[in-house]
Amino acid sequence: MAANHAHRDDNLLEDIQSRLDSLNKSERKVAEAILRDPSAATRYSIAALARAADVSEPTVNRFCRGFSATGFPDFKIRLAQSIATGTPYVGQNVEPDDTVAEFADKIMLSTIASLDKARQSLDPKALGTVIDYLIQAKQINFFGMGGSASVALDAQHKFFRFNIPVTSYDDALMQRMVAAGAQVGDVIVLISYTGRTKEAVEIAKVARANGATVIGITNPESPLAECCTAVLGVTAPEDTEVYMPMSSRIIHLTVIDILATGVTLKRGKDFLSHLKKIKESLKATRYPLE
Amino acid sequence: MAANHAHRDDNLLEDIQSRLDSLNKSERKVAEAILRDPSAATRYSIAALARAADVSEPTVNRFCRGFSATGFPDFKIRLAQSIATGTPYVGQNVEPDDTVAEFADKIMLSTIASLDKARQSLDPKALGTVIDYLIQAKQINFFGMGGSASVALDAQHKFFRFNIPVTSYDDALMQRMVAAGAQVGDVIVLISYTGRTKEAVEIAKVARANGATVIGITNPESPLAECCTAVLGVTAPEDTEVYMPMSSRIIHLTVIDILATGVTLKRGKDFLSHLKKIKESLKATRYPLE
DNA sequence: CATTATTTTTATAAAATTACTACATAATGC
DNA sequence: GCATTATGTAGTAATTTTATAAAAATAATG
Repeated sequence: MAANHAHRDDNLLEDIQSRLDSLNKSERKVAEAILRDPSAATRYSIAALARAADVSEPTVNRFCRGFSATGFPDFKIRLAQSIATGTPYVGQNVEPDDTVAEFADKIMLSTIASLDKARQSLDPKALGTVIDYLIQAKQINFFGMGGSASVALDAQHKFFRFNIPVTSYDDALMQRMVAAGAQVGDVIVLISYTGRTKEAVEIAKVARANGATVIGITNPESPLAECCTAVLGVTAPEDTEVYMPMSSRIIHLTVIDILATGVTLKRGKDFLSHLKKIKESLKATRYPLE
Repeated sequence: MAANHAHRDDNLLEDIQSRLDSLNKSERKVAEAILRDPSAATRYSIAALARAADVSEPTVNRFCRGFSATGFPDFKIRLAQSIATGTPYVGQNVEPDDTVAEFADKIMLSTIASLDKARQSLDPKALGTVIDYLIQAKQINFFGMGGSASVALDAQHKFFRFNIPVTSYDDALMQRMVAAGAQVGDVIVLISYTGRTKEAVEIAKVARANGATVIGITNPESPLAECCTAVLGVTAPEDTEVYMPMSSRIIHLTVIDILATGVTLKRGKDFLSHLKKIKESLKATRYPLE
């Protein structure tokens, strides 16, 4: 797997800004020259920047080293990244007087950020285990309540293509009934944001008591996680910000995507033709691509 | 809007990826060496990269010029920006013999990439218009079929909190009935991946004929888009890769998030207390945070 | 308070690294 | 086999870095 790009919140530009006061005369001149037009600075040579700041070249070099760069070229690279990262909204919350463009961008970026976080924290081993369970399943049931109902529905829709009996339920009563009638070989996937919904925990216990495999897509540190056969942990960020939508649904959906893909891959080629057939059968209902 | 730097969607990395086939032997070696570890490439000197790609230095230089850089240093800067822009390894498809960790990562990254693409292409003006329509709505109906059913359901769940009559339907018959009975002041949001589902197009026409506002969250170049009052365009990436899940659902969900947030913001403070009450009322059904 | 010692800051110039150009050779296609 | 394109070699130009010296600032002493 390709090595990961580590830096994310490098923000060199912000760094320069904040350290402006603690710099000496010449170095401040350099800082000011850079801040005056940061993207132009990335195109300058050390000589050009020295001229623009009215200092000598080694001063610029020392300045760069001061910001823990190995030298001027390295500094320029970091500066370029800092500018491109220049999405100042990461981590910023939606404010009541944001313009549409602003809050749309903030929501998009925070969604992206939480997906990236999930990417790093998801345990491939647990994923593998869950995929194995799903392949062996005689029947799969996706349970989600409230905001997770749509995730369960989506999962049903995706797994329906696999020719396995699959259902999804969004009300506790039906879930409890299915759990009560579950057997060895059945898989129940519980999708819950907090993992602290009482009903969900009880349903998980009932299902396990009957020998069913219970998989939780939920907060790993939660009562629900403790009574599952296997858990796919999606750490829930705090739900404090009123205006910020919860991005957990989206992470859950992506986890479903991964599971579905895993099942497809493990099932092998002959199964692929089955998938293609389904795709074909849908074409009749559509306008042609012109 | 905060002085956002002319976000030229340079995406050099994507460029390199896509032009991989049209390169000659040596230049492809360079491209592959860069794609193998792009962030490392930003730290290389031209000599180091030449060695890594097993070609000569001028070849690297020519390669850089081929991507309209003035030279190697300029190329490195652009590469650094492209990496920081947060569109990491795109275009890497899931292969049948990927490990779980590998394909999980690929799916996550491609989802992130398509979200970022959507971020850049979404039209804030259209968003604003749609938000205004939603605020004025007497009733909102979310229609989604097949894979979009879960998105519609999610939207219903979100907008339910706004105290507006809101419904969602996933079967064409019910949708058609609602459309037939629609009135001026009603808003119908049609969610469709391709925008070429015959049923959806007809339903849109019926609803508009009755004076309802029809909003499409769909492919902007589609029959459906043409008969809507307002369109939020989400350009659909090709559905050619068998193993790659469609990320459009996730983009659609995020668009719903943005719309819901927009409605909340425009509704103002007094409305906020209403939202808080709903959140409170949910706590009783949960285990405490210990 | 002036003067000198010490430290810090800054610049000059030389050394080293890095990138580029011109040209030659090899490979490819007609 | 000739024309064209592709690639590499070697030398040159450029840029950056280091070493070192001068200047400025600060502190210390008479």
